[in-house]
Amino acid sequence: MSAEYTNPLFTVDSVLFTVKNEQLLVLLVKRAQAPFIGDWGLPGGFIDEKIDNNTDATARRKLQAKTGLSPAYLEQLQAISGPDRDPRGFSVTLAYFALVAYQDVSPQIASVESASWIALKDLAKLNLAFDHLHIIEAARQRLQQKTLYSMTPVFCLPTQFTIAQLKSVIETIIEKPIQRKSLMRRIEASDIFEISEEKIPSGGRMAQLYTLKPGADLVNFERNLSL
Amino acid sequence: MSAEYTNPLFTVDSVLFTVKNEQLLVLLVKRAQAPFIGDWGLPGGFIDEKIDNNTDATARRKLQAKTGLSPAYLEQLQAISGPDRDPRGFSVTLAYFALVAYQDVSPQIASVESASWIALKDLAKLNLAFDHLHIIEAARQRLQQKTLYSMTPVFCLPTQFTIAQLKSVIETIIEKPIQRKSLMRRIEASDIFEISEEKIPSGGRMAQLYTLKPGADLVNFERNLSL
DNA sequence: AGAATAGTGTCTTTCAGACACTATATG
DNA sequence: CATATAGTGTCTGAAAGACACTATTCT
Repeated sequence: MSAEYTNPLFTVDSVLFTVKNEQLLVLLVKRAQAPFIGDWGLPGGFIDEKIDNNTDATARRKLQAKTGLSPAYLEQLQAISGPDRDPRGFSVTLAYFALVAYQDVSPQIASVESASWIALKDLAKLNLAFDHLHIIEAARQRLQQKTLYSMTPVFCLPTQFTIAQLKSVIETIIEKPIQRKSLMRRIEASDIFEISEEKIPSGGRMAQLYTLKPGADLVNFERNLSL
Repeated sequence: MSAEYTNPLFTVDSVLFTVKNEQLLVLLVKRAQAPFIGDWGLPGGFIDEKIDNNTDATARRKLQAKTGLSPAYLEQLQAISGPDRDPRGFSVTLAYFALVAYQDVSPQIASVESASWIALKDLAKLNLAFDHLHIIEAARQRLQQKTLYSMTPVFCLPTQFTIAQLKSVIETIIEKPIQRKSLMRRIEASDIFEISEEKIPSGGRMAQLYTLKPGADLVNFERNLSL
């Protein structure tokens, strides 16, 4: 039992989503190093043991480098491993799944030419590094599932947002219309939102702005929205 | 960007649960090597790149070594990482969460004196290696949550089982009684079970045995049982 | 006024909880 | 027979879906 095992290559990659114009977008970077030089891939890399206290910190650090900020939402998705997914040898990737408001990141992205928002429906056209397409698909399913029983999608919006905006983001994610009324009921029941002082124009009656209560944790509803 | 990063120590550990006599049990092994020699810990270890095609295979191989069989249910739980959790240095553990029927494993366990089923309520008395207590707690919460919206607990039972047995396992996991009727409705609605030809005595009327339909996938209900 | 969007009232539908009732086994 | 457990019938309650209705803003 004293055999020396070689450690696998270990990397952390993140699937950062946002929603813009009824489109689900994912952040991709153009790879500057081998393997898969020049292909698009997920932002990520190796742990830096001097800086990162754990893999969450690695994910945040790598995302910050590309977007200028730490994502509003971050959770572990899944580890993927195998002898053939990286030409350099057996590798393990810990995939994260993250959300930000498009507005928060947009200027920064525009200035980093190696990073870009790509609509999920356009992914098929691209050649993605490793099994990153597969990871993105897994992340999308997780996001969709979570959207059915939680308010997770708020993290795709700025701190102040209207019901209509939240409704639109939810509908984009689950690809199905929902009832305004159902959303209002959940907002009320969750008790994690505050009515802001402001209202904003909307084309008709002024729309109430909401914010997340400071320090409020997301709640899980015990019923799903129906798909 | 050409810095050489040191890879962290990478291990795979599993939280194998079963239910016996209205008690939730977890499989622990007495550690034969440093660190934490002599303490109880989760079964697990390093990837063997020659044998394991991925980390799932590592988890299964390590569990097989201790129980003689591959668990009926296995899913990734979570990766835990940090510079201080292992005295040997920065480490990452990929934790799995698994289920088996007590009857399937029991004889094998008894013969391996280094492995033992421990009731969850007795864990506090033990000194567990690493942050394994914390991992077990996370696994228990995941199992509890899954039990509210799926039939996952069947994997704690032999292939043939009665409604009463399943009900009892569920109640043990969520620590709350449920209605026989609710369970029956879910069994019917899920459409993943078959009525066996056999019935078994129960103290009163004979109880119908059920089995999982071959190749049936677990379904998620869109409503939770209430806690 | 008319159009557009915000927000509410309320009926229907679905499914879990409660619990009594029937069915079938044993002694 | 009594008792015990299996299994069903059915009412209630909670929350989502549907959708019409009111409210407010702009042109």
